[in-house]
Amino acid sequence: MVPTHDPQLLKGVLSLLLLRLLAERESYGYEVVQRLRELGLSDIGEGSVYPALARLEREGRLQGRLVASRSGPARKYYRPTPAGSQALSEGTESWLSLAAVVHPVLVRRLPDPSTTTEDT
Amino acid sequence: MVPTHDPQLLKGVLSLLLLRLLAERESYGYEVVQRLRELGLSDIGEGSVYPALARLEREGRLQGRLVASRSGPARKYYRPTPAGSQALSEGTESWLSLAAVVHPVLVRRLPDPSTTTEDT
DNA sequence: CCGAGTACCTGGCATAGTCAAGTAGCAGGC
DNA sequence: GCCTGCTACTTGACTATGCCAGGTACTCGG
Repeated sequence: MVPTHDPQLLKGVLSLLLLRLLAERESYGYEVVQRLRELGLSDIGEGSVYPALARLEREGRLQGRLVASRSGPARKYYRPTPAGSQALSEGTESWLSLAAVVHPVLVRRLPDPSTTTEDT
Repeated sequence: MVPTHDPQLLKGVLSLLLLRLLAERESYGYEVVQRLRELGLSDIGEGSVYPALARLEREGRLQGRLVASRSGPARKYYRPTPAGSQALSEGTESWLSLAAVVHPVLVRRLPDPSTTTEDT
């Protein structure tokens, strides 16, 4: 399987997923990458996640804290701030309403031009 | 209703919608904007659509032709090329599989921290 | 000491939607 | 004839964000 993954489609959705996953359970970046992969986003990379986490923290939507680890460098655990929770619910609404528009359009049957436009 | 529209969420989806709408029925840019608005994408602007159409044509996914109009300047009607149809079905698949990951995550119930993590 | 796994960060790049402004054809009112 | 407004398309500059490549650094086993 090579194809199916248009980077553009992830735009905006990634931060939403991060907020969501971290609302469900506090995690650190490296682990978040693994959780995303388990969800099916197999080709997500650290280079996408770390910057996104940093940005969300910078914007005050996530709060991070360092925790020493015995199996490597310190981990930076994140959880949403109140602003983050609000961003999550607003973003979720945005996504759902967009999907509610897009989905039906994409799945409705295409009129077959060869059978329907004989009169054009 | 003011808020709900994160521009980033549209990334990639817009071209998909364009390909789809034009596969259903040949249109020109101005009309496509109206069709998108009718679908519910009320704050889509011409400045988003025209460049997207131009890009799709440049990439060989749309073919355009000029048609004179009696109510203004010539209209440029677009329809998908074979490459465009293929892009449409691949893109649709991408979108559906992304949505299949994102949707369940976003709608599953959030564990309420105040009732579940009293021991933290 | 070295390699591998864990863990994080950064700079530079490419993509694509948005805004604002401009160009132009056409119709109706005055 | 001119002005206004709608139709219709184009473009440049800006911005947001995901991605790639590379770098740092800690721990452990050999």
